[in-house]
Amino acid sequence: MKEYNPGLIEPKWQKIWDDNGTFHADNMSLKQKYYLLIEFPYPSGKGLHVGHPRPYTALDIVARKRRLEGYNVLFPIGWDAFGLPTENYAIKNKVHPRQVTRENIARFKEQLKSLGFSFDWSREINTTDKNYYKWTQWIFIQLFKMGLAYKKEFPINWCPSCKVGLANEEVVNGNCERCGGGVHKKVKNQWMLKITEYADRLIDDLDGLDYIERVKTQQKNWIGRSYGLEVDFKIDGTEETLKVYTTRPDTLYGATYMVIAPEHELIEQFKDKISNYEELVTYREESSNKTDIERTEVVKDKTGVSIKGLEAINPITGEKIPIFVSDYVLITYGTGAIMAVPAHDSRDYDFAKKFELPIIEVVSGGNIAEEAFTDNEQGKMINSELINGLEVNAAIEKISDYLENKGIGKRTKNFKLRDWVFSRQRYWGEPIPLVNCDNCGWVSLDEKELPLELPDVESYEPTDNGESPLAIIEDWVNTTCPKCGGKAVRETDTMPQWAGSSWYFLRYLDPRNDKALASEESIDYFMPVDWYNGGMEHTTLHLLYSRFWHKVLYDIGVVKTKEPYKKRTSHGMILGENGEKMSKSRGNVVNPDEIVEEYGSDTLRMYEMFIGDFEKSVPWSMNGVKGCRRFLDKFYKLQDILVDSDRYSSDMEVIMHKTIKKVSHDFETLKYNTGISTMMELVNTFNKKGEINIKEFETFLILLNPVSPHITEELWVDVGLPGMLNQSKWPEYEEGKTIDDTIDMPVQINGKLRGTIKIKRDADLKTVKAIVFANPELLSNIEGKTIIKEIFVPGKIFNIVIK
RNA sequence: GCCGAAGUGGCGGAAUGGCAGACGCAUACGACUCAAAAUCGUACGGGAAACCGUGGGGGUUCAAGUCCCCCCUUCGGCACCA
Repeated sequence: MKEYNPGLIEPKWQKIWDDNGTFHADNMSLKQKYYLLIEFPYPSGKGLHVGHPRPYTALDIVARKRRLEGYNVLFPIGWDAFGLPTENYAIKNKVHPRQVTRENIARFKEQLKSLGFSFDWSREINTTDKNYYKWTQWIFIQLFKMGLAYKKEFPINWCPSCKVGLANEEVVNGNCERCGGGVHKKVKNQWMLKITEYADRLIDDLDGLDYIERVKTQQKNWIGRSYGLEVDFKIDGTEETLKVYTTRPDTLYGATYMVIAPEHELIEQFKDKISNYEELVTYREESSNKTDIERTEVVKDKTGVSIKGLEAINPITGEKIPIFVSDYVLITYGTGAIMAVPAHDSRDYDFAKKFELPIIEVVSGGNIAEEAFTDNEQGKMINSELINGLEVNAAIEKISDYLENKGIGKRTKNFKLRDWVFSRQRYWGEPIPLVNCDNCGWVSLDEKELPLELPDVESYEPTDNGESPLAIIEDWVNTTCPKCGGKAVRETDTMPQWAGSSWYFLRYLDPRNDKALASEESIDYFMPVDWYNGGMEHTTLHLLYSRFWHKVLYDIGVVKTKEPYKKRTSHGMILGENGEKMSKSRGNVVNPDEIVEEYGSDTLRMYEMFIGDFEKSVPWSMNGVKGCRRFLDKFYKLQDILVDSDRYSSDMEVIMHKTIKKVSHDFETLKYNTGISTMMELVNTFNKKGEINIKEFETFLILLNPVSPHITEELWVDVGLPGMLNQSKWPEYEEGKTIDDTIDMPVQINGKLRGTIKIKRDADLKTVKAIVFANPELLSNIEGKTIIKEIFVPGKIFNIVIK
C-alpha cells in the first residue's frame, strides 16, 4: 500500500511537463484554437498570496479540459512589471527598479511553477523588456499619428505625496488610490488619449459579447451616455448666447435661472459688463483650491455667486433670468453651463431655496413645496404653453423639434467618460517616443528608432516641481528632430501602467517577433481571446482601455476583430480567516507556499475551487484545506480496491454518466465548487461499494485531472493505464444513461411531505395510487377526509389535496 | 441619492416552481490505540412532540429559497454628469 506523497509527485510531474513542452500552444495548428487569458500579475515584492491562484486555477481547469477535448490551447503568462510600487520600493531601498523587478519576477515565477499551472512558459512576456515596450511605443505613435493623442493643459488630479498625476480612475473618494493621500487639482500639460472618440463604440459593441452582465452595466454606467438637447440662451442686451446642455428640454418653462461653472469663459468674455468680476474670480480660486473631498463634502450646502450685470433670456418664455456661478456645475461636462429647473431637479432646488429664487412647477404630480419632483416620467406637463397636457417623453420630442426648427436647439449626446490622462511624471514606465522641435512642434520618432530605451540612471526620484526624473538627464533630453534635423527635446513623461497591459494579449501570440507586434497569421489564427477572467476592479480601467486600443488597432487593420475578448468572467476575492481583506497590516495573509509545503499544490488548487461560489468573496479556512487533502487521500486509496474490467459496472453506469455530465458542465460555468462536490460523492460511493474497476477509475482520473493534475497523472501511470493522462481524451456521457430507472417519488398531502415511494421513473398515476393507497402510513393521513384533487407529475411528485 | 449583486444551519455553501440544507468544515459519540493524533463508523436546522423553519410583510400556486408587490440589511460600483 503506497502513501500519497505530493512532495514527491508534484515536482516530478512539473518537470515532465516542462521537459516535454506539454502545454506549448502550436502557432499553426489544424486543431481548433482556444485562447484562455488571465490577468497577468504585477510582480510585487510580497510574493503571491492565496488570492492569486483562484482565477489562475479556474482557467487552468478549463485549459486542461480543452486540451483533452482536442483543442490547441493558448494559455499564456507574463509580467505587468512597470509601475509605482516597484519604483517606490527602489527609491526607498536604493536598488534599481530593474533589479527589483527581476527579483520579484523570479520569486513569482517560482511560486507559480510550484502550483502546476499549465501555462505556456515559452511565451512568457515582460512589459519592461525593451523588445516588448518597443511595441507599446509603436502603438502610441499610431495613436499620435491618428490624432488620438494630444497635449492639453488640464486640471489633473495631482497626488502631492506620490508626486504624480492620476487618472480619474485612480482617485478613490478624493484620495490617491496608491498612497491614500489627498488629491489636489493641478494644471499640467499632459498627454491625453481620445478614448471619448470611441465612447459610442465601447458601449454599442458590448451587445455582441459574452460578458457577465455586471461588467457590461458597469462599463455602460462609467461611459455614461445621455441624450439631450443643447439650447442657446440669449444674453440680454448682447448678441451673444449661453449654450447649455439638458436632458430635460420639456422643463424649459420652469428654467428660472442659469448656472455656469466657475471656470466658464463667459466670465472673462464679459469681464467689462460684470460689476462683481472680482468676486467671481475669488470664488473660482476658492473652488479650484478645494480638493475633491472638500467638494463632495459640501454637497448638501450649495455655494455660488450671482453674476451682476448679466442676465439671460429664457428662449421660450422670453423672461429675463439671472445667471449664477457655482461649482455644482462642472466645466468638464456638457457645455459647463446649465439651465436650472428647481422644481424638477434636486440640486437646482437646493440652490434655489438657498438663494431664494422662483420655483415654477411644470410637471404635475409632485409636491413642490416640499421637494423637487424628479421621478416624473408619468407626470403631465403644466404651465408650459406649447406642451401642456403631454406626458414627459412626448413633451421632450415636441419641444426639441420646436427649438431645432427655430435654430436655437440641437439634439446631441454627452458622455461622463473623459479622455485618458496618459502622462506620468515618473521613471519606471515606457518613455513616450516623441520630441518637441522648435520648428516642427511635436514629432514622433521614426518607427525604426524604436525602442526608445529608458535611460539607465542613478537617480530616478521624482522632482519637486513635478517634472519627470528623466527631465534632468540632459544628454537624453536634448536630441534632434527626426523631421527637420534641428534641435529638439524629448518628451520626458512616461506612460502609465495601463499602457503595457492594454495590448499584452496580442504579444503572447508571437512574443519574439521583431518586425511586428505579432504576425498577421498568428493574429488571424488566435484572436479573439475566447475567455478572459479577471477582477471586477479592472472593469472600468484596464478592460475599457484595452478594448479602446484594440479598436484603434482594428481601425488601422492590425487586428481583424472589433473586440479583443469574446467572453469575460470575474472571480470574487479571497479574504483572511477573520473575514477581512488580506493584507500585511491586518496580519491575515496566507502564503500559498505554506499550503503547498504541508498539503501539496493539488490540495491547494482543489481548495481554491471548492472554497465557495467562484464569483463571490469568501474567507479562507485552514480546516477547509484539510478537508480537500482528506479527499485526495481517499481518492489515492481507491487504487487499493481496484478491479479489472473494460466497462463501467452495471450498478455504476448511471452515476458515472451523471458525474461526467455534471463535472463537464460545472467546469464550464464557474461552478467549480459543485463539480468538486460531485466527485467527492463519487469517492464516497465507491468506498461504500468497496470496489472500483479500472474503467471507472480511468474516467474518474480524467475528470479530476484539471483540478488536481499531479496526483491524477501519477495514478494513471501507477495503475498501468497507457501513455500519459495528458494524452488521453475527456470522457463523454450519454444523456440516456444519466437517468435512473427507479426513483424515490415524494408523496405529499396538501403540499406537505408525508413519505416517499420507490417506483419506476415512468410509472403512471394508476400505479402510483395503487402503492400509495396500499400504504397504511400514508393512508392514515387521508382517512376520514375528502380528496379534492390529485396532482401527479410523472417522475416528479404525487400530491393529494384533501379537506 | 443612483446602478448592480446578494441575504439559506455554528461556518463555506447545494437546490430546471416539486423531498430545503447536497458536498465540505466544525462539533458530539463510538471503533482502533496504553494514550493521543491520523483513520473508520454514527449523529448533527429548531422543537419532547404536534409542528416551525431559506432577511421581514403581503400575494400567485396543488406546491415558493425559487415567481410577483412592498420593506429591511449587507457588499460592490458611481457620485453635484444637468
